[in-house]
Amino acid sequence: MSTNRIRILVVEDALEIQRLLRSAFESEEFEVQEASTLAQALSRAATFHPDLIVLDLGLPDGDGLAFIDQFRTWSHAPILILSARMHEADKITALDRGADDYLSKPFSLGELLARLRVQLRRGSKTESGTSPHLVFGDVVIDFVQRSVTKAGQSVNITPTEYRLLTALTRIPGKMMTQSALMKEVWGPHFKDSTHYLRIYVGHLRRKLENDPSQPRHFITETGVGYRFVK
Amino acid sequence: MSTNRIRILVVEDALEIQRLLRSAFESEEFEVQEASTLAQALSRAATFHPDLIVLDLGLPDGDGLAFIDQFRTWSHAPILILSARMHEADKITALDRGADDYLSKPFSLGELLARLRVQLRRGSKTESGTSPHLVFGDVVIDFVQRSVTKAGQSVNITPTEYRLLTALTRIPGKMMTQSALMKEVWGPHFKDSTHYLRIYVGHLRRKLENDPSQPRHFITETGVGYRFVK
DNA sequence: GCAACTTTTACAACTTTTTTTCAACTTACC
DNA sequence: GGTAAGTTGAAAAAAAGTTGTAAAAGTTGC
Repeated sequence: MSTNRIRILVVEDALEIQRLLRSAFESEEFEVQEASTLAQALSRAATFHPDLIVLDLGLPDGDGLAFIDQFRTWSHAPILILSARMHEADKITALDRGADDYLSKPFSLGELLARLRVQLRRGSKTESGTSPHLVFGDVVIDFVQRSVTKAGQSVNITPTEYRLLTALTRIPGKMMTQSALMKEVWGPHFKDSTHYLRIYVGHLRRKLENDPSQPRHFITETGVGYRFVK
Repeated sequence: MSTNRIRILVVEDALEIQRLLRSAFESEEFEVQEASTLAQALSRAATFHPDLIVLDLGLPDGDGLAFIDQFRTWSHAPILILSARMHEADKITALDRGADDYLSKPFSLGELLARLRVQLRRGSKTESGTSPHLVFGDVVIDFVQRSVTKAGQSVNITPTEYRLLTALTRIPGKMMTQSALMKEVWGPHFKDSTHYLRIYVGHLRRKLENDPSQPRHFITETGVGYRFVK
């Protein structure tokens, strides 16, 4: 697990195409691995955990369809077929067996990349790894899912509390003046009703601090404002 | 229950192709509607709630790309492009704008149906899990069959309830705002009739929660929306 | 015309926000 | 170090807003 880059497994026995794809994928910042036989493809897939597979149907040691069958028993990662077979029946069989897209050779690289993006964009929406989490103590905030958990338990955050939490934590360590927070959370008209702030910072501390009377993350700067620290 | 057939909207101005597609889709037991202009397509899409759209890019009153842009603001239903344009650049643009597949005319009907099945089964893939079912508690949802069981007993889900269930469960744990749910389930111009939501979330809870008054899976976030958790 | 489904209506229950009150703490000056 | 002025925190009541449920009315498909 060097990085969390997108991983692509290319199953293809023609060397020129392997090279072409590798250079195209690497300039897109994908992590690439190759396999040129059915047996190799299955073992690589098992260890590499690709996010997407580009599969040539014509492998030397067997039919690419067999790979689809095997692979689909344990993964739903998209499979994009790349094949010299032009017949309609081949396409239909492959798609119905579990492939997600089918391109005939010779193919255009631009189209291949576009179809690959189509497959990847649906995976990335559900992938939890892509949403940026803010972590401090035993609290985890997921701004994409709009969820907050403390010690694994989900914590209910009201709309006003959530706006304040967002404003305070946007830049960890930065001092936020009371009037800046008021303007952002309640609107410019309320900038002097700073007692709201005390009440709602109190709520956040009660919900998220281990000892709300000794806050370690939502720090008061008397006379000025509040500071969030991880 | 029988009204729960898969719905397909065909956006196409050539009458012969409209007829060809209608007869092909109807023999697959799909429910079909047609539109032959951009304006018609948008209003039909809003009221018909299609599960999939077959879209010809060359419409008399505007570019099919404009349809994609509009439609994608409120629905995730797959769009399959059918186009006389052969150029690579057209394909890439359409796919990157939000289309899910692209077939050039003249097309083979068998391939079109196979690609359509690929798109429809994708709706069933929930997260990265390998099962085509979504399971939580003693409830099992089969998105391919469009059936729901609780404790082994089959549960009747109406079409509206099913669309809401799909929208809510697409990304488990994610907060779905009321207006996003309204747009996806009832259509873009119902975004403020949020009381429908309360009634239908109530239905889902009564049918699927063990204790509907203490929901554990369909969670209310007061003032914001609802969240599905497994 | 019947059955199933969706929309409308009405009201009760509940949650969140605002207001009020008072105690505790901080700071600065004598 | 003590005290007063200013600032902050906690609790709880009041007000405003939101949600849940039931049931009647309207629609649609068979």
